[in-house]
Amino acid sequence: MPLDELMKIRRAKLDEMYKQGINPYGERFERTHLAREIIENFDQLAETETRIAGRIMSFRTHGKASFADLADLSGRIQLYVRVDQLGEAKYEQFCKLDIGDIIAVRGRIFRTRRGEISVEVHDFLMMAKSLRPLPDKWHGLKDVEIRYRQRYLDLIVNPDVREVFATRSRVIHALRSFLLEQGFLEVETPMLNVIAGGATARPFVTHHNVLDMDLYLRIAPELYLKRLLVGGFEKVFEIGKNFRNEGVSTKHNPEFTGVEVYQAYADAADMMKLTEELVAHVAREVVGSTDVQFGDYAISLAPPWPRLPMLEAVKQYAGVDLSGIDDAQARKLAKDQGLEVAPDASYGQVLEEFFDTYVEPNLIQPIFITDYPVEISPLAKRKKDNPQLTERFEPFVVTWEIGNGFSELNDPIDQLERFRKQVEKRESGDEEAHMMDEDFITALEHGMPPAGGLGIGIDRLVMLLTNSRSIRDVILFPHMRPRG
RNA sequence: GAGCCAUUAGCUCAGCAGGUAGAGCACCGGACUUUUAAUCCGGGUGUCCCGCGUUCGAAUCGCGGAUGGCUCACCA
Repeated sequence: MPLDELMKIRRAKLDEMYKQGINPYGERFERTHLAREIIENFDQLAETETRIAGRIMSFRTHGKASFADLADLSGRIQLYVRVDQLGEAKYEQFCKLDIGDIIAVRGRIFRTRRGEISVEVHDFLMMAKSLRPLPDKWHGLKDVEIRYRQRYLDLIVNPDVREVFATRSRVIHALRSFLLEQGFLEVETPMLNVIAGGATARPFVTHHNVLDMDLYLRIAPELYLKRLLVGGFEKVFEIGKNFRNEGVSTKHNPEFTGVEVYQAYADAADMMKLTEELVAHVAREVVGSTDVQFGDYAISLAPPWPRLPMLEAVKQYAGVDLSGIDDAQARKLAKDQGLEVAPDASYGQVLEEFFDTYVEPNLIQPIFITDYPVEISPLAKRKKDNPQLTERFEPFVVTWEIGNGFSELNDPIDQLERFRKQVEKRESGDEEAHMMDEDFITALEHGMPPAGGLGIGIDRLVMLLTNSRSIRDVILFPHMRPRG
């Protein structure tokens, strides 16, 4: 039946309600129980009176007695209605209800002959009339486009989806309380930036009308958080959105949620420890174990995770030793292996290319890759024994990079030099290279304590803990093009 | 941004040697006072994603477009 006809029928029922003096859009209702509470505590609650509310999910009418399923946030419970309890008029009203209507019920808790815990309806009130049909009660909603665009339908009809987002909430809660307990201070820094820094990514541009100036949506909070280290906040973190004007994929949404953590007088090694403890803590709190199943993989998140220097990893997986060579030699090795790199690619970029191609696809169990080349790590402290490399690490699980951390560069002169290199790249067309942030240099010139910093991609962490293959399945309203 | 695939009733899906569209659920009417994917009887149905073309005839074939999915590229 076409949608407009289905809607007409419901509109007619709505009009009928008004005619009978019923308000189809009800008000405050005090519930005594949730569906799940009734089911879990049936032994104590049997034969008592309850007040519940929720959405009607299905009907089974039997003439003078009928059944319906009512769903609230906790789950579903069966309603039982009989004409000799409700009276003819009210019973008729009940039978005219539609799947999707939201009602409040007063009734008696009992168990049916078939053993189903139910509520015998003694009275009910309209909370909201539904004017549109719900998706199929048995098959649910499968059309992914509708699931994302009209997420509320997905949530009504597919209970496991609701569970994923409840888990997401618990992940963020666990993460936040873990950091707070360790004495970190939660802060908020600007999303509207004059300079988009702290990561290599293309930013979104927006415009401030009154000031008549373009602003960037932040790509990372890093440079603000480090200004706070200068200011004397020695342990800070921020949970929030970052915006990157780049491709959309199963692992990338234009806006995504991250946590960044900074700790004065710590270093990369401390942050690795913090990372593995934090992730293990979250897993324990949220799924009850550090063992999680992701697709075909049984993943153990229990610390400690192995540490593997990037050069070692490339030697191990690609069989190529890139240590102690210059840019030209590196490019030649890449060419020999059939890897495509830019004609002016630096040593660090070549190393990264080797890593991405040969190593990354193999990193299933959690591991820290360490010692990233300086050219691709403009904010990280150099290694004492090898200035080509930095004290930087990235945690990997199921082949995904789930974070990034390092010993923070606190030398303003080196930082300025690194920014200049980035600006050169920018001027030669690399839109992802850093912009010059003189104000940040000024901050460093006042003295920033040595510190460890860490960023974790929360969406990917949630994907891991909910066995979700697409980032869109862990973001309530993922980015979509407007419908044609 | 490129390649491949998908789009048919409110939902889930059939139909595709080209002959003008079907099922289940939902919906409407009827029977039924403990059912649970309730059952039984009866009923209605659509811009077959959009446009252009080929053809006597297009849901079906061709071209262009839209949206989505997957893979690749950039990245977290």
